[in-house]
Amino acid sequence: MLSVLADDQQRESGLGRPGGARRRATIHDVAKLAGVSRQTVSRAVNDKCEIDPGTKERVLEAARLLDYRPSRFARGLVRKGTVTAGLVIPDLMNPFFPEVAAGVLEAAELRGWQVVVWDSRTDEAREREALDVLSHQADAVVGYFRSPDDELARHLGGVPLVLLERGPQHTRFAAVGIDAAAGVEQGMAHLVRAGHRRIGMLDGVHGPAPRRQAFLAEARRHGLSVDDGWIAMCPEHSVAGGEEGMARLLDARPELTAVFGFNDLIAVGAMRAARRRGRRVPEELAVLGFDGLSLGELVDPGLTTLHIDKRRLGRLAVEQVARLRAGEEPMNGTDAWVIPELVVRASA
Amino acid sequence: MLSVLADDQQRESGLGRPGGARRRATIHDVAKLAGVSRQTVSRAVNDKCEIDPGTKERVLEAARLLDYRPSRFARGLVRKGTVTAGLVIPDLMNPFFPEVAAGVLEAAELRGWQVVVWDSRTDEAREREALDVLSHQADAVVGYFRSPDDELARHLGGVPLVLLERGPQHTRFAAVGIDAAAGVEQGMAHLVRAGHRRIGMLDGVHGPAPRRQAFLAEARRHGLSVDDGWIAMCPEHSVAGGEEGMARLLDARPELTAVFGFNDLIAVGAMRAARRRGRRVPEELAVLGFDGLSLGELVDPGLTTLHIDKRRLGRLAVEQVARLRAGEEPMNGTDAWVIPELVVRASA
DNA sequence: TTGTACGCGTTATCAA
DNA sequence: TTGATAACGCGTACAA
Repeated sequence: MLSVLADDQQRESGLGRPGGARRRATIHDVAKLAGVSRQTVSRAVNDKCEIDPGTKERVLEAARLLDYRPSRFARGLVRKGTVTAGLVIPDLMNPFFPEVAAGVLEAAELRGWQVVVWDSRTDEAREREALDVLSHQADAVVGYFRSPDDELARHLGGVPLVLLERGPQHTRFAAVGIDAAAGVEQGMAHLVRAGHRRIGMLDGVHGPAPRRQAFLAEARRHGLSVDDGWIAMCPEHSVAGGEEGMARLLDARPELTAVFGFNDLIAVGAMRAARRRGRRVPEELAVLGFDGLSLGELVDPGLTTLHIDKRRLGRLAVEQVARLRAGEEPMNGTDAWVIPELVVRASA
Repeated sequence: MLSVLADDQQRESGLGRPGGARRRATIHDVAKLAGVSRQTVSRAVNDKCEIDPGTKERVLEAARLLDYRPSRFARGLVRKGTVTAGLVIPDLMNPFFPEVAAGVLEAAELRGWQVVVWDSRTDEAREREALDVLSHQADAVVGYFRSPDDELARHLGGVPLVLLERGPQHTRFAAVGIDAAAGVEQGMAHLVRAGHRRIGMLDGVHGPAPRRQAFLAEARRHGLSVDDGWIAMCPEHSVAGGEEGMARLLDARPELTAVFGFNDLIAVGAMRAARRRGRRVPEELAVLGFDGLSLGELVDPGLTTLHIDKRRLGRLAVEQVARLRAGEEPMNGTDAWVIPELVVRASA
């Protein structure tokens, strides 16, 4: 008891020190000021009923005076149940990802979870930093990662991870993804149906390989004489990246009549680059996107694209996390896959 | 490799236990299993040097077996310094806000802070819920709020708050904002310079009033015979909302030759609605936006707009939080204001 | 190199 | 209605 008092007096003197940021008040400080026990303070602050209205008011007044706020750590220690998920997003400027994030936030809120967000900017080093932090501060992580499984595991320290847009064959972690093959199939069928035979693709660097592979497979299936030479890499998944890739593709394959974009931003860039070179869209060059951003309705001509339910993707990811946490088997196959849906507008 | 297998098997067997979810392993459990003291476990897990490599390996193996992860609460309790900020965003589908969020995330990361994000969907009830949670789980909150100061304070419980886009005259909290008047002044000058006299405005519901007020003030200053009747409300801050508002405005004021949008999304909606009514943009109707979304470069004609440095807005907000936390006076006036900059494209 | 003992801030249990 | 005491899980002097 005495030692506690001495301790407090020491604190007090530290408090008065001018210029230094002073220590945050604890429940103990409030108790002392109000002349009650810590327990009573706890009751007052947490709105318990077993407390005299008068003392409660006195305690709250003291708390206000000291700017007291309960420590979330001490509270979390004793009250189980606060769940925090980490969300790692590669590019907040691409409207695709905020929409996925919205799905994650929505599902997390429904479960009473919190979400701390990191922007990795498609940088592997930043991915690792994010994991280093989140593995300590979050109960689970979901996000987009380029790093291989082993690298992820190394920075994960056993925290459950749900990968976005990685097929189960490409990772040993739980994942939710997009059925790229189904999407590309619809898209290619649409182009071929319209009479196109000389179809190129604008691939994204560090993008999931399935889209490229599906493109080549579909081209073969339709008997097109299309190979790697018909695929141009875009340096980034943006409109500018699409413009750059398209310029290169048009140089390499001027006979091109249609182009399949890795995503909508790239496709929009392709439209712009094509037009800058004097090619009319869609009359002289058809452009097909992938994502279904609302941006696609706004450009002229409207972008034909494979629409993805991005919010659902986010919600599914949260559901996977929940399964992992419950010790259940994560969803697999089509349950964890979102199927793209062709939306035909004017561009193709 | 072997250890991973063992780990999985352990999970499997734990799964079979009919009792349900078992308690998470603590440092104590690991110590017991490894036959050492908790202290040694701590050293092994935290990579301290004063430990024998052999015992360290044994401890880590035990930790892996039990799927042990240190409690972030217990850790936070003893190791001070983890700062968590709450970020409340009204609409993740509007590209404006992800960009602000990117600025917040960027600045927060630089300081080693984490950010937990909430999507309030411009709903006051959801704002309050967000505050109720964040006031317990975050060390400070920044965000967009429609609720009045008193309401915010009630749900804040003393947590520092930084308001986004509220002038200091409209709140007693710290804030960072946009100099709407300066923006509107540039925009109106541009339109008047181009010969427009019959200028309307598409205002957003629950949007900051300054834009509307500045619009009316500038109209007066330029001697335009423009009043409230020239302002149409958009039911939401989206393209669709802009279309709806524009339709109403054209009904009310068919003689309109230019329109000022509350934001870029609304302006784009206005362009679409105008064209649907057979008005060519910009020849028969000039359209001016506010925000400077990259979307504006993509539409046709390109959107003339008042560009805002959204990332900077986010960074400033974090800086305000830092000042609040340090007990300093928050920035005030122009230091905490972002000034819009006119970007002329084809639409006006 | 390893272990003991204590403190971190809060809530829960039980006794007064 | 109130208060003493014991967890909660972890880090860290300090002692062994």
